[in-house]
Order: sequence, then C-alpha cells, then structure tokens
Amino acid sequence: MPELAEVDYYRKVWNPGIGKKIVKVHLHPEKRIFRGADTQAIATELPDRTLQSSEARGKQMVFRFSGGIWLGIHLGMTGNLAVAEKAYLPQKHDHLVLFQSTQALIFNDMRQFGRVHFFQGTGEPDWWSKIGLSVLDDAFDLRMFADALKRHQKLAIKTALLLQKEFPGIGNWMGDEIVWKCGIDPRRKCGDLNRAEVQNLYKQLQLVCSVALAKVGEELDSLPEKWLFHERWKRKGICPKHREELTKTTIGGRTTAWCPKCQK
DNA sequence: CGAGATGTTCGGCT
DNA sequence: AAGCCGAACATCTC
Repeated sequence: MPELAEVDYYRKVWNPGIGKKIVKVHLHPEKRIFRGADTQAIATELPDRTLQSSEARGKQMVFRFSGGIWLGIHLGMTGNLAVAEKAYLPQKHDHLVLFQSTQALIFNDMRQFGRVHFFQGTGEPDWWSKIGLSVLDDAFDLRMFADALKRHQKLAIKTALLLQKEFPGIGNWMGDEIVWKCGIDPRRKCGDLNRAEVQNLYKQLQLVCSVALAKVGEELDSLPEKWLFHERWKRKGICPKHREELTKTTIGGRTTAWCPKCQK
C-alpha cells in the first residue's frame, strides 16, 4: 500500500540497520526491479559499507552508505521493506536482501512495479534531486497548487492529484480521500474548478498528507475512523458521511471510489 | 478462467 | 511542444 505515509513507514523499518555494516548482499540481478541499475556495483560495492542515513520524498526513498553510495528504492504497487534475523533465507520475491552482522534488511516486491536505483560518487543522483517540492513544504502554497492545476486544465482532478511531478507521494487512495473530503466529483476537470474549490482541495491535500504521515508513521492502517480509506477497498463500501453506497468509476485508468450523493 | 490490484512509463495522437 | 490517453509491465488473489 505504498503512498506517501506508507513509504515513510517502510523506510523506518530499516532503521535498525543504521550505523552498521553490510556484510553480504543477496539479489536477483535479472529482475525487472533493477531495470537501469548497475547490479554488478550493488553486489560488489555494498559489502563492507555502513548504512548511514535514510530519507523519503514522495514515493521514493533513499538509503545512504559510506563511500558516497546512494541506494534508491521505490515500492511500486506491492513492495515492502522488512527486517529479519541474520540467518534469514531469502524468499521468492525478496529481490534484494542486505545482510548485516545482526540482521537482514529485506526488499520484497511481488509484482516488481517498484525499482532499485544505485549511485556512487559526489553530489546527488538525478532520481533523487529531481523529485518535486513536498506538498507539506512551507514553500508549497496555495498559489503553487493553483498553478499546478492550471497546467492540467483538461485533466480530471482525481487524475491530476496523482501526478508525481506536481504532488509527490499522492497515490490512489489519497487522491480519492482528498476529493471526497471536498465534496467534489472526481471526474471534474481541473480547469472547471472555482477558486473556493481549489482552496479547499489545497487544504484537504495538506490535511490528508499530514495526518497520514503522523498516524501511519507509527503503525500502518491507523488512519482516522471516518476516512473514506476504510470503505474504499470494500466491494460495497459506504460513504462515512451519510451511509449511502459508494460508486466505483475508472478515472485516468485507476479505480476511483466516490460518493455520487455528496461529491458534485 | 478472467478481472482487478495502493504505480510508472512509453508510444501515439492531438 | 506539451498534454492526454491507453496499453504494458509481473504476479497473485478473488
């Protein structure tokens, strides 16, 4: 379930590995997850390096090691990180496992829509530095939000919210949550929204992101009870506002759960 | 057995 | 040129 907050949650799962050396690397170099990455370097350069720090931006996370090494991980649709005992036996979809003297750091991704990046040198790799401004950054103001929507006038608002270039970290459930909280039909075009609606979308965007980060930071699936989140996965979900049944519509190629009664 | 799943990218068409 | 759409990617579950 990796969107903004879940990504940061999984990043922290590897925290016990910080300050410790990698002693052995297990990987499936031929897998799609490594497309474009130097698997040879991952296998030969990581051993003996110390994991120093980690950070998440949007759906991307980075793990920095001694020797100027940056390991990027994107969880895709089904990826997750885990920690296990040092004698852990890698499973079928554990495409990258970093063994330390006390434990194993595991990256598992069944569908392999995720990806691994590798960089070694001075400065920052593109795949990290080119990620857009966080929607929670002070500099991301209403004006910036409105300008972003203006660049995509003909796009459905639900689809626009999923643009990583504009709103890093927003995924399918967060997009649904935001338009639902605003009472806006997810199919509405960005160019057709009035000023009050844009302002409300901006506000709810920030609220959903900050609450998700605060709640999920501690434990997955700990979001407020009355959020659409808990209903949107169900076959016959109910709108938490007034108990009417939700509708599912494909918008921009993604399943969108919304309430025709309160989203106009 | 077919459909769908929390994401990105590419090719083709405005 | 930039923006938009649909298909493709790999695998499992319902």
